[in-house]
Amino acid sequence: MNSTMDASDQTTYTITELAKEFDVTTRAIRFYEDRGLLKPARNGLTRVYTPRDRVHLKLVLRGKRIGFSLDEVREIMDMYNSAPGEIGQLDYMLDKLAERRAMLHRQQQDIELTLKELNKIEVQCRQRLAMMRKQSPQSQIS
Amino acid sequence: MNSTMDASDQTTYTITELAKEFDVTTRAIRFYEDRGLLKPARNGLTRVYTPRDRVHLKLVLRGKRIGFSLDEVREIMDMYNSAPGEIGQLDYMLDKLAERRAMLHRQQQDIELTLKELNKIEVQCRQRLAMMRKQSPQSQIS
DNA sequence: ATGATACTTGACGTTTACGTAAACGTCAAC
DNA sequence: GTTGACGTTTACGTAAACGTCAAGTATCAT
Repeated sequence: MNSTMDASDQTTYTITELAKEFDVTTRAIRFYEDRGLLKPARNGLTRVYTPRDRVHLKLVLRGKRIGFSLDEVREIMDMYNSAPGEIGQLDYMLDKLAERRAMLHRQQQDIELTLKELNKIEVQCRQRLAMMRKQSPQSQIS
Repeated sequence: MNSTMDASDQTTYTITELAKEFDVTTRAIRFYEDRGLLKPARNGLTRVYTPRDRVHLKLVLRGKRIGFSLDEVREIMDMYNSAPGEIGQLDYMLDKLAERRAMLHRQQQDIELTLKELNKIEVQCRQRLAMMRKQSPQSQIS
């Protein structure tokens, strides 16, 4: 009655398994479902997660880490799964994609700048540490 | 009585000038001050911002764009400005710096992955658009 | 059949980051 | 002298993303 190893790929996960694997609470996972980001099957009342659901959760968490709101994450995931019939929809989608890309590029620059500054700070730190350790070789001063 | 051009660098800014330049509300700027991220001088009651204050605001907004909370931004800015006397403090600071860097590196990976997926989605979009425009050369179908 | 354990659905509480409205001061322009 | 633009504080409101009970259901071992 286990789940993570089952010969073929009829693997399924319980909510707590996923929670542990990705280090989030079950509350959070249920919340994502509430917001339309996950649609696990049910065995009676109990939620049953497929590998596909697992990937979806992964995408949600990745999106979160780079600052997307849950609504934005859902928007992106919807893009993936939708086959919109209209040309207008596709144009709109391309616009949205361009937006997102611009955001992400700016974020990359922000991160690079921040990393550089963190490096500067670290250098200063290490210099002070070296100085202090010279002046008082045993331990801390004050 | 202007502010942005003044021969030497005795430049100062009003709150609305900064608000316009960085496209945030004055409310937000005051809020950052409330949380200890800005300390503008005062002319009577009115806030007066130096170029240094402007840089601080810039850092706050950059930090926000990459997902830092205001408290985290302040922590980083405090690192820059503090000359902590104790070795323990410096060690702690180096730990924090390592943490931040790890976070940012992971974020960079997340962004790259997301960009790749956005590209995939875009390719699909364009293929569909091309197909639809062939099938019905005039405009949209339904 | 009886806990123990895991899962479920509400429902209210909390934190963060502001928005919004009230109520007032100040100074230049008309 | 009042109107309007800009500034101030104080205070309450709000959206997002969960946390935290409470109370019930299902299953499994003893």
